[in-house]
Order: sequence, then C-alpha cells, then structure tokens
Amino acid sequence: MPPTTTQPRKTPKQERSAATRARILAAGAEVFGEHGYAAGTTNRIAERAGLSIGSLYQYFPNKDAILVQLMRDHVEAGVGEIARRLGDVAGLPEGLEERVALFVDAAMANHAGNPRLHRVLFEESPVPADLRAELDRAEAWAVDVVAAMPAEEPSVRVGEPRLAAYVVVSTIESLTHRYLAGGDRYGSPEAFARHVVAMVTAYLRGA
Amino acid sequence: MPPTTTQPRKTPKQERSAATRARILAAGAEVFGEHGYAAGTTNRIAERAGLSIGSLYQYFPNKDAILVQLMRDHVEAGVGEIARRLGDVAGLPEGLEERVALFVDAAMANHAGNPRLHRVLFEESPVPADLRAELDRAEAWAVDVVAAMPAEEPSVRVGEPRLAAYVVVSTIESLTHRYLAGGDRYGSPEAFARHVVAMVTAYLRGA
DNA sequence: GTCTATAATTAGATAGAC
DNA sequence: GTCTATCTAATTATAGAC
Repeated sequence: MPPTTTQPRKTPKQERSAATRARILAAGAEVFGEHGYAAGTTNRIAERAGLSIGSLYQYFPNKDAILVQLMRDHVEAGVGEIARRLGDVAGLPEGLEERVALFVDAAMANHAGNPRLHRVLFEESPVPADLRAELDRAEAWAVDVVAAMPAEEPSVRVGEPRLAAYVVVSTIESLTHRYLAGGDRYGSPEAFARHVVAMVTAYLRGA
Repeated sequence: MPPTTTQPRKTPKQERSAATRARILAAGAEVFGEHGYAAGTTNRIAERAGLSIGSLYQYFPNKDAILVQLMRDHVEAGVGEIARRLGDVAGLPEGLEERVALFVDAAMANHAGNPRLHRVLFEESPVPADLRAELDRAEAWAVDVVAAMPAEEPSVRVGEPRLAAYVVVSTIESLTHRYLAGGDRYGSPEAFARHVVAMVTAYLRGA
C-alpha cells in the first residue's frame, strides 16, 4: 500500500542536507564578517561549520557561491520585509511621513542585523554579473513600489515621479547602509532615521 | 662656482622618478578599472605601464600601496575641489539652494571621472585601517564645513545641525556615487543632480 | 557522507645579472 | 635603474580512502 501522505515534504535526508547547508552559510557569515572577503577562506568556514573542507565542497561548488548566497539572502530578506509591511494592509499608515518611515525602518532593520558582514559583502566583495542584475531588479521593484505611492497621495508634488522614486530608494538604501556601517558617530539610530524620514518627506512634498 | 639658483627644485632624476610613479598610477587606474581588484595584478599593471614587474616594485612596496594611493588621490581631489569652490569667494553663491548645488556639482564632477574605477576602489577593494581613518577625517571635515553654513543662513531651520550636516554629506556623497556607478537609468545627470539639490534644500529648510 | 592529504594554480614579491 | 627568472606562500579545489 502506498503511503497515504505523499504531499511534498522533505525527506529526513534532505532535511539534514539543508541543515548542513545552513550551517555552512551561518559559518560563512561569521567568517566573512570577522576576516573580510580575502581572509575569509573556505578552510576557515569549514572549520567554523564543524566539518571538513572536502565536505564543504559537497554543498557549495566554490567559495563565491557561498558569498553570493549570503548576498542573495540579505537582499531577499530586505525585499520580503518591505513586502510584508506593505501587505499588512490593516496597519498600513495613511500619512506620507508614516509611509516613508515604513521604508526607512525596514531598511534599518535589514541592515542592522550584521553591519560588519553587510559591509564586507557589499563594499569588499566582487559581485558577479548575474547577481548584479538581480540587485538591479530588486532596486527596480522598490522603485516601482515607491513610484506607485504618489498617485494616491495628494500631498506629493515632486516632479518626474520615476526619477524621484529612484532618488528615494537610493537615499534610504544608501544612507542606512552607510550609517550602520560607519557607526553612530553623529547621532542615535532613532535620531538618524528621523532625519532621513524628514528629508525624504520634505522632498516628496515639493520645495 | 656653486649654482646661483639653488631654490627648492626637483632634480631631473626626481622628475623622471615622479613621472614613472605617475605612469604606474595611471596604469593601475586603468587596470583596476578594467579587471577589478583581484584580477588587477601587479604584472598587468607593470605591463600596462610599459615596464617590468621588478621596476614597478622599485616605486611601490606592494600592490595595495598602488591602490591606496589611487584612493587617496581621489579623495584629495574631491576635498580640493570643494575647498577650491568654497575659497572662490567672489563666486560663492548667496542662496541656500545654490550653495547645496555647489556641493552636489563638486561631487558629481569628482565621481564622473572614472566611475568604473571608482566602483572598484570603493566597492570591491579592502580598505586598510589607516586609510579608513583618513576617509573618516575627510568626511568629518566636510561635515564641519556644511555644519558651519546654517549659522549664516536664516532659511535653515532643521534641528540637530551636526547630525543634519552628516546626513547632507552622506546623501550627496552616497547618491552621486551610486548614480554614476549604476548608470543613468532613471534620468540624466543634470536631472538627477537637480533632484538631489531639491531634496537636500527642502530638508535643510525644515518640514 | 565525511575525512585527510595533496594537487594545481596563481599571485605577490625578490634576487641578482646587466 | 631596469630586466629576467624564480621563489615563496597561500588558497582553492580535488582525489581517493573509509
């Protein structure tokens, strides 16, 4: 008799495999964050993950594959975080300022996790062309989302809405990254976020 | 008889040496820009500079020294450009918007030279701790300069002026870098600059 | 599936002749 | 001062036993 429950479910073997993969990625995040890209060697990652170098290569074809997956995960988390907050219609704020704050808070949360790693990933590592394209698509998605907002928000009066949306997305992404990578030398995270929100809001309302 | 003109002047030998150094740096800029950091090997740089690898090491102690010098030159050019424009008192604009535009234009000019190289330098290369400190000092200088502006500009009403100055500096530096590194997908350089100026100005004037 | 040992590659840097 | 030839060192990645 065939099993009654054959719905797609991971076999124990696949689960173990996925867990090992996750362990390698976690180790990679630690090692890259601590040692940087060049000194973040596969041997160190394997050691940190508690397995041998030979086993590591059973799960990832090369060093950069680990790095790329970490980058991908980070971007996906960011996109997912924004999408989740936007989808949460019940709590979607009405005012422009509150909506901007939603994006800023999501970006701060996304980058706050491991600033040191984030810096290594995006300031010190070579980005393959295909991942670069993926990052551009994520940016384009965010631009679309932001560009759709003004239509339903009468207080927005800035011209060239698509360029404006790009400026907004770039500003939030770049500034939060830079602030968190550089340390809070000029103010608390809360104060900084407040200023970014104020700047973007003032911009969107028109001068 | 001793030479009548012994005023500090470079001997021909020093001039030749400086010229070779400059040739290596120019070659380094090209090679790093074309191949990236890792593939920008010293052998390639020497070849491009038209001398042997052995000679290259007469002028620079190691690969990173070439890279660091390129970074330093870029930052110095940026600082110099702003200082020059600020020092040009006759032409220093009166209005807030025009002053902000001065900074934005300087940043655009500084990054526009070789965006590809700039990207390799600051997104793909390891930054030594001492250079990092130097970059931070340059940023602090720019923050001081910007922070000094509101005092004499009644239309500035943003709170926490030092944090605001940091936000302004970060915004201009980050956005121009990002725009020029990413290509003008969302608008012309002029339109982009106009938007950045509008955003920063609106911010400084208060919401 | 995991390990150890090692091969293969390659770049950075140096020695020493000219 | 410049060159050629080479060395050293380190890393990625693989082979093959268990």
